[in-house]
Amino acid sequence: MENGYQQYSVKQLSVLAGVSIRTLHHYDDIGLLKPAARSDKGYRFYRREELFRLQQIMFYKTIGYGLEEIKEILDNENFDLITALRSHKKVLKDRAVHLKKLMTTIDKTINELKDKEGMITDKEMYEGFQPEEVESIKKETIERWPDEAPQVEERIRNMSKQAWKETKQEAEEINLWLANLIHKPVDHIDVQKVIKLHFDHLNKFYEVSEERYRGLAEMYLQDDRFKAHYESVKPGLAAFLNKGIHQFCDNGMEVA
Amino acid sequence: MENGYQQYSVKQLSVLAGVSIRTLHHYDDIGLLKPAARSDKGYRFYRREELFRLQQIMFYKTIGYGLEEIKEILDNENFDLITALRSHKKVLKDRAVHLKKLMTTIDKTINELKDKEGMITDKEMYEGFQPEEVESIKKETIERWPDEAPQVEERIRNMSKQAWKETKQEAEEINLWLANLIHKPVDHIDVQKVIKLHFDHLNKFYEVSEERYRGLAEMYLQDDRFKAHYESVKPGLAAFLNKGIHQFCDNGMEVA
DNA sequence: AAAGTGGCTCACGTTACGTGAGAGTCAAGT
DNA sequence: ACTTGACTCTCACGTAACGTGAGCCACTTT
Repeated sequence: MENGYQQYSVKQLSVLAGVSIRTLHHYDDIGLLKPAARSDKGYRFYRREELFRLQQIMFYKTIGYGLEEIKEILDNENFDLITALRSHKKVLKDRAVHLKKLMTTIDKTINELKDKEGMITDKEMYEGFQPEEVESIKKETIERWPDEAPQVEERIRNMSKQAWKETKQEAEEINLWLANLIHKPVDHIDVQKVIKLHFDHLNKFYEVSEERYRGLAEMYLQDDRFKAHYESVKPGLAAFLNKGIHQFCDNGMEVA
Repeated sequence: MENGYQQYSVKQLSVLAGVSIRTLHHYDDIGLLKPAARSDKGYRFYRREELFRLQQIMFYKTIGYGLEEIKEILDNENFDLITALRSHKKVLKDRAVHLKKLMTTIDKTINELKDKEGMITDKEMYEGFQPEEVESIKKETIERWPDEAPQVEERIRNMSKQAWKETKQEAEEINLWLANLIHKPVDHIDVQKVIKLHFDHLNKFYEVSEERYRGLAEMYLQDDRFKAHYESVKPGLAAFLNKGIHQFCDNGMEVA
């Protein structure tokens, strides 16, 4: 208030951010975005901090999260703004790449229609429509463990939409939590708790033995794509996760 | 049936396309995607033609259309599959570019948080979140007719979400209809009717005089971006629209 | 016949607002 | 002080696109 920050009414903020006034009311009602202040007549006023939070809400919405999920993420004590922004950027990058796949499907379909048949299979007609996470998990699993592919496919297919969303959110949160705990030793109980979550998370897709989990930890460091993935969330995260996993395995696959 | 095309049950199609069985039932109920056949026990069966239609539905959904809108588009006698696919591709290209804008907003926000203030304005915090059509219309109008900018901004802001969607759909349809009529002379009544729609469409944003409409027609040919836009929908469309507009103006801004 | 998988219709519930209504608030102009 | 225009509040019904569960039938394999 004394620092000269501007404050906004609902009308002003709705124009600034491109959201409706009804949306701002709704977000206040559900505790997702509380105004900085209310006048004695009930007017809502928002300041810079709320602007950052609204931006985060809008990023998470763009990526596909529901409002309740967003609230849980933002209210988590481990939430860190810069880390979250980096994560969003990575997701948007994936999405841009993913759009290429849809465009390829278009090209193939046009060729099919112009040159008449044989240019696209029935299955290829829908390539690119599934969320990029689904496709990337399928692809990576098939590459790494071809034996597991049918199991993974089956599990993914049988997941309800809601279960899938929760799983996706969990993966996101695990990364963020690890990023925020990176300054702690890997045997710290908080770190190990998150590693356990990571382990359980993977087990949703296939059975993960200790041997396989350790192998995965090494792959996080050795495989350029995995390493880039974790480093883009937070520099040093791949090595941190690698050590955390080995520690978890040393503890007998439990939180000591 | 005699041509060897495979047919699919709801389960098979849901797996193939990645949509739920409930969705297929729903689309049948609302007449959006009717099965090719029903058994005497009520089982639904889909063939190749339905696969193409479902693909279209999924493209339009991805782009942001509602189901009722999609139905109207697909059921229109002027609907052409290849033209529609080209149009989708263009929209997806725009979207990929648009994602870059969101990523720029992320970079700016991170800089703001790390270097502390002055790196991003309140307004810039939300750049990239508005639909790309809204932003491109604003941008183009400001570049072409700075005097009109406040008027356009005001009209766009006051449009309801529904009105905006209808306007967006109309722009899309006008392009598709023109593309499908491109083999007709520009003075044909069908062509002129669509030009009238085009004229009325523009008037939703600002007052368009004959002089200005003719100027716009020239710009569609001279401006690389506009020309590329229309050519990507259908080769030759920019010139066709140019001539059609001049003809419309010659007819006193009416359909003769 | 039993089991497993799949199909049908019916219908309530969900998420995130959009929309309209009625009434109060604020600031500028007369 | 009054009027006007823009803005704010709360309340509440309605919407789009399914998700989910239920009860019962259909088909194939053992």
